[in-house]
Amino acid sequence: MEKILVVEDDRTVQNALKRLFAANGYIVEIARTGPAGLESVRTALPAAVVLDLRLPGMPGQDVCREIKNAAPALPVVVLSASTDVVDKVLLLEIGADDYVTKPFSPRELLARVQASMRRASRLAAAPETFAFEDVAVNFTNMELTQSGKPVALTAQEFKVLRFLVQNHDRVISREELLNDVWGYQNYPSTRTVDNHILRLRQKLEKDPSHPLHFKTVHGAGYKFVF
Amino acid sequence: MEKILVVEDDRTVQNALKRLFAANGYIVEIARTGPAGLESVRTALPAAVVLDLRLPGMPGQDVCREIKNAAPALPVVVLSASTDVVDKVLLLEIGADDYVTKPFSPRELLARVQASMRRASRLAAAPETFAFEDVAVNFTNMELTQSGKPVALTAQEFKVLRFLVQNHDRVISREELLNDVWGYQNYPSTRTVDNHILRLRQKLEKDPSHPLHFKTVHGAGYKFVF
DNA sequence: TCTCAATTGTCACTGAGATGTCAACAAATC
DNA sequence: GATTTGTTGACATCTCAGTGACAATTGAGA
Repeated sequence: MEKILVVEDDRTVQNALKRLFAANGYIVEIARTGPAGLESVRTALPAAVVLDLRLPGMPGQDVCREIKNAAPALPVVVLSASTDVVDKVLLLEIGADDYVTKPFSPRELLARVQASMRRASRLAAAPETFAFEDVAVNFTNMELTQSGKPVALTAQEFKVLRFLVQNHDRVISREELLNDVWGYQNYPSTRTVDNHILRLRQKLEKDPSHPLHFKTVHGAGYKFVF
Repeated sequence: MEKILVVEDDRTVQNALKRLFAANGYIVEIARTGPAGLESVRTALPAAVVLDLRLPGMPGQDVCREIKNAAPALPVVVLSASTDVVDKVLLLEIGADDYVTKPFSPRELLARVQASMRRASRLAAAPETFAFEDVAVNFTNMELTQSGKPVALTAQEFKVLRFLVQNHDRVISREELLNDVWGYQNYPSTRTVDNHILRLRQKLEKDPSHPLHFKTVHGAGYKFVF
């Protein structure tokens, strides 16, 4: 049973979030101030944090930085008022994993929190190297060789490959790939996914027009097999 | 006995819905305003909500959001006037599961409410693998083998098979299949269902003309047994 | 048992939608 | 500012779901 820490001073929002997460099988921990939130991160060991940027006393940005400082792998989803300027650079800088603007749809928040937890748990259990056919990948230093010869992949190509490898044999829809590889900040069209698959095929398949590893599942998505 | 909450201020529509659902074996709970509806969600614990978007006082959209806030798994079917712009994005945003435009056919409304309830109850447990006779299916990988040999199914065939498997031993009408497998976006003719059953039989039955698993129930629909 | 209407089985065809592919453009990086 | 990378749009290609026609079957009533 996973625990979610909500750092929020408004009672109404507090209760709404408590109900939302509790109804979906999570244990909810509430903190009303930044320092209390930091304390809870240490003591309650949550699986994710939902953090309101508008907090009395300590600014939410600083709270986020401190959390990421103490637990870099812990996903933090930020709540910001729609009147606030949503500054992607700021979010990146303070280390937030995702954000939702108020008024938010509970489903959306839930989806983003769950997605960020999935990303985090995958990162934790991610193998650092992988090999199939004559290809050897090292995700840590982002190096890939085929028959011993180095092949250059871009950062995005590595991300896609990593996700496919981690979910080998499973059919992945384009939407799932976009959600988990690209995240919610920038959400390109599904055509983009096709292109990245195309490039992986061109670089790694013996015969790109008859792929052995990067399979198309018509009407459903893609599947990596090895 | 399942309970359906109707949030609607117009007496005429109220009574019509009450009769419709009562005649089909449901208990009907009526609320005339948004806040009353929210209260009923908490106290009456309905299995589904039929919500008119045009309500006095609180806008229906907000009511829907609040309901989904309090009970994310509770299916909500929205009624909207035909003059309203039916905005799918809006519906998604407020978390509605389905919608019907006024004037609506009682049968259609009933079908959609029932379909959304079935979806909700099925969300809990959906097995990822299944086996019968010498056939083994994996719905995650979208792979199927018969006597160890792989058999290719299309995405749609997988969907139909999955639904039949999940409802094994039950007679499924063509309408029910169309509602649950095809959804309400595109609603083809019942002939289409026959065709998919035909293809499943041709691919999976030893003798397609004497099916052992995909049974026809004359005058009623189909039934999957194993 | 026979007849007949309704239901279902079956097949080939087709158009909509899904995917592959490339080139041009935009954005990021150096 | 040059180069690399990511994304989009356009177009070609392909797949398959859906349709309609007709045959076969079923079941009710004569």
